[in-house]
Amino acid sequence: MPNALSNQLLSWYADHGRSLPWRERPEPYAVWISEIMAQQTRLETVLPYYRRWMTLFPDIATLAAASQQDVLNAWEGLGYYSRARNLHKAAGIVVREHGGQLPADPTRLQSLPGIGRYTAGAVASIAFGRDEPVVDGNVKRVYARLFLVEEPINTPQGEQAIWSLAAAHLPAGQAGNFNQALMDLGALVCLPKQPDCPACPLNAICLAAQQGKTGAYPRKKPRPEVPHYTVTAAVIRDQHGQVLLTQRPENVLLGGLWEFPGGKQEAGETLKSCLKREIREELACTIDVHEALGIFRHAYTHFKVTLHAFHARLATERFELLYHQAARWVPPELLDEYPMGKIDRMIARQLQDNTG
DNA sequence: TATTCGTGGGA
DNA sequence: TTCCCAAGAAT
Repeated sequence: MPNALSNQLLSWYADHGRSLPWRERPEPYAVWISEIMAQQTRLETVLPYYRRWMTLFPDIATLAAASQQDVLNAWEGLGYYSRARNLHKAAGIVVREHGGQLPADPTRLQSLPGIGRYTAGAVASIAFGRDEPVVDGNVKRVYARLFLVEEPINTPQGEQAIWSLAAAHLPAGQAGNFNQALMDLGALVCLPKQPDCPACPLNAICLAAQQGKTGAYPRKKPRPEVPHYTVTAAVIRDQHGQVLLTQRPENVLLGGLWEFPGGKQEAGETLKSCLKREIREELACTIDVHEALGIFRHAYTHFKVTLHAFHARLATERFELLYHQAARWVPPELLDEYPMGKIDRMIARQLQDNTG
């Protein structure tokens, strides 16, 4: 049903909505890719990746036929790499089980890997014109302020409250535009820190704005402190100057990406004894640890790392993969072909700078 | 249900 | 510098 809220919002959206590549002609594949990339990621960050991706993998069949290596390379830097792995898997399922066409039904969409309640609603409403609500960070913030939602939005109770509000205010027949309008409003006007209430089309009906309480909403349960780990990594070279890269398992942090092997320092260990132990545990071999290559700091979502990288050589003839999926001796100039997380990419770059 | 999963930009 | 947090999903 149309209502005051949706009328104001849709009218604002017609004038102020962002122009985005997948909005020109919202085809299911384009909308799907944009939604997966945009999970926990700002659109300004997404845009260059999205353009490159659509060039590399212009349709579902091309994506399904690509190698995981190519897919992860295209995703490198975006983070949350299970999104890329699941996207690749889902493309295969769509080709094999859905005749190559993304299903329109939100329940079927949600059965695909990487598509949850939000993304199913987004694709169904934006690409297929279904009357389905969405709830993302923007929607949570907007509704929490409009109606003074007291439950913290990062709890199941708070999320449920927002989903109910989103469903209740959805205008029939215009869900796609309404959902995108809500998200644009959250991203452009109803900002977390300094909302621009005078510019907001919902100012007149917003309880938080009327009561001067936008700073207190949405309520949030505080997150626990993040630990800080000291980590080591080995840049192991052979007699040809190639370096040993190892590929991390699936379904772990940075799953499927390549790295310089190593790991967390334990109590009472020196950096070098830590590195020798980690290499023994992961590769069943002994290394000679040489000079330090550098110190790299990086902050993940739930912990921080200071990584000490060392040059090293194998002291034993062979090694064995006790943790990783694969290992490869790689000439430094070819390191770019292997998808890596940020911190290992920093090591690789320094290596290439040193080499030449 | 709580935790785990990246990275970059802005305050 | 540090903290927040952004078109969430999976386990």
